[in-house]
Amino acid sequence: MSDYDPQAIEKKWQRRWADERAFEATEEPGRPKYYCLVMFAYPSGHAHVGHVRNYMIGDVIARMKRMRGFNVLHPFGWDAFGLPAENAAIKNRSHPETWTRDNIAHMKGQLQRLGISYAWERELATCDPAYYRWNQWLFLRMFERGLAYRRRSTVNWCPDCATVLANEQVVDGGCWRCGSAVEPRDLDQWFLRITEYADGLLDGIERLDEWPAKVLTMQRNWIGRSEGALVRFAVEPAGSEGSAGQDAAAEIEVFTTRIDTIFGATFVLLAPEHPLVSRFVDEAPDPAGLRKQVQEFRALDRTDRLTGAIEKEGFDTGRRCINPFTGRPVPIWVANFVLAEYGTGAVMAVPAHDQRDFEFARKYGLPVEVVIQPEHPDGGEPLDEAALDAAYAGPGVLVGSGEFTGRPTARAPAEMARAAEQGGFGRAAVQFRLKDWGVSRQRYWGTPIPIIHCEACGLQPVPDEDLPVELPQVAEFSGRGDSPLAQIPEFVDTTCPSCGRPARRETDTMDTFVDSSWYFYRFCDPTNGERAFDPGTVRYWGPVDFYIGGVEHAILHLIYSRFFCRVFKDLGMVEHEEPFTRLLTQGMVLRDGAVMSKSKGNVVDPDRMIASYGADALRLYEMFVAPPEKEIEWTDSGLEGSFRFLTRVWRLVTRVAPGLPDASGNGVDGRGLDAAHRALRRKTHDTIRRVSGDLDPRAHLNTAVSALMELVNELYAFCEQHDVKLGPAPEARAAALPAGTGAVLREAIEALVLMLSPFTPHLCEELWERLGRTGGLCAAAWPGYEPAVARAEEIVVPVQVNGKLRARLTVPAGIVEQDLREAALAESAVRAHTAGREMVRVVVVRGKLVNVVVR
RNA sequence: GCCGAGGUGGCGAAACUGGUAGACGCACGAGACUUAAAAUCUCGUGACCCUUCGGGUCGUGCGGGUUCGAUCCCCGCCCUCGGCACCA
Repeated sequence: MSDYDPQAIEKKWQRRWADERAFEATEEPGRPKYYCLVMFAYPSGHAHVGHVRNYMIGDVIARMKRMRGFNVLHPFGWDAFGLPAENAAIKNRSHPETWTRDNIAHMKGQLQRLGISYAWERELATCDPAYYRWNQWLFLRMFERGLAYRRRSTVNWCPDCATVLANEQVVDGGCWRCGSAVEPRDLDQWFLRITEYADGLLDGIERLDEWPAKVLTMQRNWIGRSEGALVRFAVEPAGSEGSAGQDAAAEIEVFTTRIDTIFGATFVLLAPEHPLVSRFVDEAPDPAGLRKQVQEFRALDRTDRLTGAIEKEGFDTGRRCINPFTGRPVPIWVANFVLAEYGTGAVMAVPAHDQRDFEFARKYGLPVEVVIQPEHPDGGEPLDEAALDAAYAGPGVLVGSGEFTGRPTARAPAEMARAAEQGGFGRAAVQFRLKDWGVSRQRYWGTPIPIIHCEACGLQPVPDEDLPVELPQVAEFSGRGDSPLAQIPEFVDTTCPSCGRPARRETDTMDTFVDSSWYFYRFCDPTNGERAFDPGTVRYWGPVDFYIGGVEHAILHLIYSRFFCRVFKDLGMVEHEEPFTRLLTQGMVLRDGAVMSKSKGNVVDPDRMIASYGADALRLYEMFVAPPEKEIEWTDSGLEGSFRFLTRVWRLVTRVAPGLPDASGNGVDGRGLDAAHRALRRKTHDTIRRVSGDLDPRAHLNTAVSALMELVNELYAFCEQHDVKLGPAPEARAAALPAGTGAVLREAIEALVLMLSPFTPHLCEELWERLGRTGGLCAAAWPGYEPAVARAEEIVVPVQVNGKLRARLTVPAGIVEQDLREAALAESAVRAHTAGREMVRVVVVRGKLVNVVVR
């Protein structure tokens, strides 16, 4: 039986760390800082072992960096606004704040029982007015700069959550949170002009070389930059068939990435929502009939329209416009597959060279004109519009394209865009998939938008000195769809800050992603009552050196934060361009192949695991089982294995170490030691080398643990060999050991305890204390190693014949090439495989291997 | 379709710069201790074959290539996962 009692040890050290405020961080100019941050938590109720995996990763890094002499900032807080709190309040007839604060208290307890080294005095919650007033402050700065604006728009409406969703929050046409089908709704909404920074956000990706490729790809896709041209087609007046007149007021601007195909644009397509459509319909001979068609298109399921799961359909408006390159009129159609929200909501259709346009043209009998011929080096048949059964979208040479005929498709677009610009009917242009960020939410539990609506003065910002606009107390949550704040006259009714007359407050609250887009700066200066944060403080701590969180935030949170960082930079409050230098997206913890969730009933409660095995075993298991970025399948036996290892460590240290000679300082002197002792020293120093590199910079936490396991195995073998019994009365036994043995053991054991401590801090603090060390591991330095000792004296060199392993040679590490070669050739196994054959060459890689090549 | 990451024992995984494939752990098997069990400690454990210690052949998704030597580099495929997608 082991007397390793994790519960008692953990309680003891958690209390001591709290009493000593061991992880408080204070600025120390001149001392290197390290800002290690795990994405703060949504206080949903209970953390499960999947949630806590990333907190543990952050803790290992933070503790290790602290030991390596860095001034480490490792804070924690709560992303406390949001819908679940409000829904819970409706259900329980309570206040969202009650639910939120209760959950925070519970989860904080869970995290503290894991012994995570947070600077708890910096804890913040976004639902605190002292925090969200700075959301409001920042919103006003953005309003002043035109970065926050209001417009009527069709928004994504989630009927179940009864609120608007940002584009980023619509997943496969459904609500990211509840999955309900999203509906279109026309509302006046607040937007943040993230598109202003689209190019910068895209360019910045190139410099994020410590981010996972996956996340960068996702962001690139999301921003969706595409280069092309805008071209204006002048609309012919109604009923001008055959006449030369043009309606100067009406133009259709299209965006195209293939201006090189414009001579083949045989018609133009408008989205049903395009502003000109209703006008064309009104002016048509049969307005009723066309109007009905438009209605049908607009009524199509929005999800299906966006995912392309519908049949391509359209109708002729009866109007025509002039292709500015050919001067020829082309018909204007309305098509259900043209998206109003991308580009200009209008496209030129080139059926010969775009598959969608091709299908549409064939369906409605519209003309197809080939204007690109592929270059067949072997002289294939030229494309012919009558025989075409699919669009040709590949490269080639322009044909039938006026002055541009003969140009290759690689060069033509730039030239033709220039021609359009010179002609005054177009220009080269870039379009983004990224849209402005809709931040209005018709909800209570969020940051009130600090704007006042005055009939006379229009939109008026709440003066800075009146911030924060606090959330009013609401007696009861009804769950009705409209904004709860709109139903509270005391909140709504106010006076205009400009003219003093009665006015109404904005009743929308902000998307909670606003809260989380800058909290990492607030952690640097969490109690500042004068400003969001002191720029000097952020100059010291920022940017975040190591950011850890789930890949589900790859787009939303991580792109918004990068946006806010740039806004703060433009406000002169930060100096860096990117908020997170290094990003690690940790893998999820699955159970029975599925993500843990209450509804699936497969949740593993960390407190239950702590009760059985202790927090240290839980921590170690989650770090050891796989690299941090991989998802893992929870197994109880794996956790037991980690517990078993800690028991081995405990027994080894408590039964061997007490009474061993002090090996601090430069460690032991290698002289006079026999080979076995020197081998253990080598293992110790080599383990320090490996673990140090695995943790920093590689963050391969799993292999760091396995290296430490090897060291423990070696220590057990050494004790066995040297008759060091792991029984009771360690002091007496230690005293009886030869001095060299004791010193080598102590050096190994101290290194082990130090290096294991970021993973299992409670156990290691206890062992450190029992080793007679004072001051605690928080103050201890990471062990160093001597390369000369870490290097093996003897190495095993594989000997191959024609690349196949035939023998292993144990030779001195410093062996010269000639000796190694001779030793290899002298091996009987080598001779057996080379006998009677011609030796072509012998490859000798110093210290690595010998390969004998024979024919 | 475009972009990205992957594919290694029964399982989770290692192999850091082209150099002994499978470290470390789980599971399993054998032994020691024990009246017994648990715990602990030791040993074994990729597949196939010849077998006497021992040795041989194959083996990192598939097919080629480069190289003395390839899990790693190149070419062509297959599959899995993630993102974007009627984006003009």
